This record gives sequence, C-alpha cells and structure tokens, in this order.
Amino acid sequence: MSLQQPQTRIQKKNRESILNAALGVFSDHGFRGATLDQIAAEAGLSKPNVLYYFGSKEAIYTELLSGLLETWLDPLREIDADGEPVEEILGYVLRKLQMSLDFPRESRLFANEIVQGAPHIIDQIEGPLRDLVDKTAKLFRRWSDEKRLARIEPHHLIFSIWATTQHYADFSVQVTGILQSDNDAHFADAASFLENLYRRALTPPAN
Amino acid sequence: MSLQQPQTRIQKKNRESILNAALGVFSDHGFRGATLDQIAAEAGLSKPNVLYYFGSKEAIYTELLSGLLETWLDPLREIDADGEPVEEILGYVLRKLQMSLDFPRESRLFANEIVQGAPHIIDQIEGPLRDLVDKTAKLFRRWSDEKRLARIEPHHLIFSIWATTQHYADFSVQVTGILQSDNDAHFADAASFLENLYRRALTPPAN
DNA sequence: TTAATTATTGACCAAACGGTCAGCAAGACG
DNA sequence: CGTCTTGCTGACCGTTTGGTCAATAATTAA
Repeated sequence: MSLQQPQTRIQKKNRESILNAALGVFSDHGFRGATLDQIAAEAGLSKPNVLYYFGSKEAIYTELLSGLLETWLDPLREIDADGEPVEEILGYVLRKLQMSLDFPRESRLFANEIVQGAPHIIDQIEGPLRDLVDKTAKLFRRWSDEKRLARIEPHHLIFSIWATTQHYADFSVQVTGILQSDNDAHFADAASFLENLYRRALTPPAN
Repeated sequence: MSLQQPQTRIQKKNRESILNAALGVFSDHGFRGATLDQIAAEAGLSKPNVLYYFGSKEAIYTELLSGLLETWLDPLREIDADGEPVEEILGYVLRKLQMSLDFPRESRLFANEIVQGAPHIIDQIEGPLRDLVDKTAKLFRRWSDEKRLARIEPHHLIFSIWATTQHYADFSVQVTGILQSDNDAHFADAASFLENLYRRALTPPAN
C-alpha cells in the first residue's frame, strides 16, 4: 500500500496534503486525540477520500513517523569523524536546535509518541536508532581517549543534547510564556547559551 | 466542589484512588486520549461513581494539574540565596532529577499538557511560574555579578535543567531502549553526568 | 467516442465516548 | 429501632469516532 511507485499526479498531491494536515493535527493532539475529520478538513478533503488514500488513521500515522525518523537523525549522521571533536559536536547541537526552529511539528510529533510510550516506533528505537547512537558514542569515547574531548559519558551527552534542543520546540508554549518574546528571539539566545554550555563542558583540560 | 473540607472517610479514600488512577491514564494518553472508563476501571469504581466524586473528566484533570504544579516547583524554591552558588544549583539539578525518578507519571502528565499547547494551565505558566523563574533568574545574575558563578544566561540555564532532568522521565522509553538496562542504573549515571556537565559550565573562571 | 480506470462523496454503521438519572444500598446518628 | 444523608449502579442518551459502501464524477487510454 505504500512501497509501490505508480503514483498518479493526483495521488501524489493528495497524499502529500493529507500527510501535511495529519502532521499538524497529530502533533497538536497525539495519536488518540487526533480525529480523521480534523485531518480531512485541514487537508481540504472528505473523510472517505482520506481513507481512500490511506487505509486507516493508523496508516497515516505510521507513514508519517517512519518517513520522519530518517530526517530527524540526519544531523547526527553529519558528524564528521575526521573533524575537530569539540567543533563537530557544537555543530551538531546547533543543527539540532535549528531543526527545532524549522520543524517544530515534527519534533512535537515524536515527543507525543515517545512520552506516551512509543507504541508505534519502539522497534525503530531499539534498532536503527540505537545502532547509530552506539556508533556515535564510540566515536566520542575515542575522541576522549585521544584527549581531544573532555571525558564525558557519551550516551548521556547525546541525551542532553536532544533534551536541550528539542525543548525549544516541544515546550515552546512554556518558553514563550516565561520569556514573553517571540520565538525567533529566543532561538538566538538559546543558540549562544547552548554553545556556551557545551563548549565549557566539552573542551578538554588545557595541559 | 473542591475547596470544601467536609470530607468523609469514604470520600477521601475514593477521591484519592480516582486521582491516582487518573494520573496513570492521563500521563499515558494525554487528556483527549484518556477515557473515563479506563480511569474508573483502574480505580476499581464504576463510571457513574467516578462522576459522583468529580463532576466531569475535565474536573479530574484540572484538579490533578493544579495540585501538582506546586509540588513540581518545590525544588526550585529550595534554592538558598545565601548558599554557595554552584552547589546550590547542582543541588537543584539533582533534586529535579530525583523527582523524575520518583514521580515519572507526574512529569509525563505535564509533558503531555505542555507539548499539546498547555490549554489548561497556560495561566499558571504566565503567572506564578514565570514569577518564580524570574526571581530565580535575578538571583543567578547577581551571583554571576559577584563572580561566584560563571556568566551564563539564567533563563536558558533553567530551561536546560528542566529539559535534561525531565528527559529521563518523559522519554524514558527512548532512554531505556537505547541503553538496554533498567531505569535505576541509568539514573546513577545520569546524576554523575549532569553534575559533571553543570559543574564545568557553572564554576567561575579561576582568576 | 468509448471504455476502463481512478477519484470522490453522501449516507450509513457499530462501537466508544462523556455524561445523566431514577432508584437502590449502606452508613451515620438520634 | 427508624430516619436521614451519603454512596453507588444499571440502564440509558446524544454525540463523536473510525470505517464501509454503493453510486457517481472525473480522468486517462484506446
């Protein structure tokens, strides 16, 4: 139902607008809280027509999730094993923060899914995601051994980067409610704060 | 409906078990995703009986939220303005982390609420919460001015502490899926990682 | 033009939902 | 004991939900 290629022009357009509408609705209300009527309305289609393109509510959701996980991990893959350790990791932090700015709906979609126990993507977490994280952790450890990076537990470092960057997308209501200025202004401050924080934490001792 | 005192023994017991059951269900599925039948079943009561104690689904939810926000902010209030800056903040980090261990359901309840736009507690965020944060931020800035704390943007520091500590409750499925060991083991590592991270970031320059 | 395929919809369905209510059971209390 | 309040429930209601289907409209291919 999804791997085939013979997409007509109309199919491509409508599937796209359904997924786009669904991204908005699912990220706002979670899987169970979202309704097909909402998605259909936002996509400008009738409910039966939405179900003509995707067999079920769950089909839309899982297609969204699996299609997005790749994109979501791209910044991590871009870390260059041959680069300067501290700068590579700081670059990752800033790319991840930028993703929270550019794709807040995607971030909240994952947040909803994982907070509620990741019932639909637990396999991908324990599979490809873990492999990539383990590989990256190994690289960080090597950098530490070579004294080019402060000694720090790599897995928890990665968790902290995810947490601090995605926070600005997932909890933007809270951030905005406290800082009382628009989102773009926060992000500039957040970027310099995080660069500051991680530079101090990651720079190896001088000697 | 909630401020009165004349609670009988039975009222106290049943309201308590309803709130406890609701905490589990709401934190697992969010407000819209949770159902009264689930809550009633988990509390060991019939649905009409649940509605006898709380007038509506929303009444249960808001009572939970407002009752919890206080507890949730306690660790922040415990910061001693007369203490040693770095140690005070590190203590806060560890207390907050401990809360994620002890009260993961409460943490996920807030996470769900805020990710979905905080429709029920936006007032408390822009009111009491912001006031407390601003007050604490002012304290941090003073400490920085006195050179007893590294220069760092206080609001974003607080955000990062929330993000990194609550991450272990809100995204525990992901953490467990990647680390493949039980929760208690993670927390010991997380504690030493976070202490390490923030000590380096907060300790003022030597000179 | 025609025939086949693809796209779309109104009407409908069973299940699940939050909530109501009349009536019954159980404690509290004199 | 009897009375009064509190606690509890089965049956029910209107609405919303995800999903179906037969019929129709639009597009494509010959």
